[in-house]
Amino acid sequence: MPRDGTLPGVSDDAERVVCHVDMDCFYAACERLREPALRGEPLVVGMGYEPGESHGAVATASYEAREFGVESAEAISEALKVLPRKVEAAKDPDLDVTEAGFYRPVDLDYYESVAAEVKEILHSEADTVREVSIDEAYLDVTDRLSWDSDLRTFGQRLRTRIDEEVGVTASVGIAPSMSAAKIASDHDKPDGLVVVEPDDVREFMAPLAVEEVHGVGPVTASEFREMGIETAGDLAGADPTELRERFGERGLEVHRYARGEDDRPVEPKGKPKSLNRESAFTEATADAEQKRERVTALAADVAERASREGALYQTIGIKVVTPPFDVHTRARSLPGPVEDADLVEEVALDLLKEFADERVRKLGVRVSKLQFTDGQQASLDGFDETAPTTTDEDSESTRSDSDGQQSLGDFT
DNA sequence: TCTGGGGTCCTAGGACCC
DNA sequence: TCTGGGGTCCTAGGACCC
Repeated sequence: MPRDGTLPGVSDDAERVVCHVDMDCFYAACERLREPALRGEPLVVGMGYEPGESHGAVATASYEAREFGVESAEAISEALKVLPRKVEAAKDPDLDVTEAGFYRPVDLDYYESVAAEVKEILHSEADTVREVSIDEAYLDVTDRLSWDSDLRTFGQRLRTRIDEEVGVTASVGIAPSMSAAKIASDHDKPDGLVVVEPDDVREFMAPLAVEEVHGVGPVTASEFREMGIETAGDLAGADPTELRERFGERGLEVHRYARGEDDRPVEPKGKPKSLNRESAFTEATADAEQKRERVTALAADVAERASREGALYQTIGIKVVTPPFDVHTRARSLPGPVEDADLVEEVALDLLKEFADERVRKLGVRVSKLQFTDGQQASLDGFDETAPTTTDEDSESTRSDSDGQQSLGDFT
C-alpha cells in the first residue's frame, strides 16, 4: 500500500515478488509416479503403516480418499473404517470394491529423490529459494521479475515444468510477501495458480478464516473466536494493544500478517538448531526396561545422525509423553560441544530416571546447541552448504542470533 | 481428539554477573 | 539494606508449522 509516505530518502523499494510453491498431496503423487495404476484411485499414504496392518497415521490422503472422509493425521484404523482396502473389499461380499482404496507406507527416501528434481527446477527459476519442507518452498524472484511483469506466465511455467519434467503437480501463489504468497498457493489447490497484487492483499485475505493466517493455530484461533475475531479481516482490524497484551509478540505478528504486512525476507534455510528422534509405543507402557531400550535406540540414532551431518552438540535432552498427552522435556548442557554417542545415551538414560514409574506413550531424544564442523559432509539432506563461513570478513552480523559463534575453537 | 515425527520460536522463572 | 537497572544463560513448557 503506497500512499502513507515512508521516510524520505528511504525508498520503499518496489514491492517484492514472492512465490510459494506447494506440491499437491506430495506423498501420494510420488506413489502414483512409480505406480501409475494408483492414479485416479483413492490413495492413503500412512506413516508407521505396514501393508496389511492397521496401525499408523495418515500422512497424505489423495483427494479421492478425502471424499470418503479420510483426514490427514487421523489413525489408519479410522481411515479403514470409511475407506477399506481394495484387496479386502474384493474378497468380502459385503463390501463394494468401488468404495475402497489403496494404502501405502511412507517411503521418504523415494519422495526425497523426487523432491530433489523439483527443487532443481525451483533453483533454476529463482535466485533465492527457501525450502520449507520436502514439498514446499518460497522463491524470491524480485530481481528477475516485477509487478509489471507477466507473473501468471511465470507461475504457469513453473507448474508446467514441474509437471512435465518431474511428473507431479504443484500449486503456486505469487504475492508481495511470504505470508500472502502462502495463502495464495493454498487458495486454489490442487494444481492452482493465484496471483495477488500488492494492492489487493488485504482484500484478498479479509474473508479468510482466522486460522488461515500463518501463526494462528487451534489454540489462538479459539481464543480469537471468543474475542469475536473470526476472519483475517477481523484480526486486521483488531486493537494491536490488546493483541499484544493477550498474545505477546505473536499477537502483533499475526496482526501484521492479517493486514498484509510481512517484510520477512526469503532466506535459504540455514543449519538446523537441533536434531531429534522420537517414537511412540503402540500402547502406553510403564515397563522400565522397554523405556530404557527405546531411549537407548533413539540416542544411538540421533547421535549417528548428528555425526553424519557433522554436528557437535552441547545439550542433550529427552522428551517424554505421558497419557493423555502431556509432554515433558528434560535437558542437560555440557561444558562444551561434543560428538559422543555413549554420552548421549548415558545422559538420556539418566534424564529418563525421573520418569521410571510413569506410563509413557512416546519417547524422544534430542541434541541441541549445535556447532557444525567445517568438513563438507556431503549433506544427505540436499542442502549445499557451500559457504564455510570462515571467511573472517563479516564483522557485523546484524542477523539476529543465527549461529553466533564462528570459531568453534579447535576441537580434535 | 486419542496421532506421527521432525522442527522453530517465544516466554517465564531462576541463577548469576556487573 | 532496599533501591535500581541491565544483561546472559539455562531449563521447561507451549504453540505452531509441515
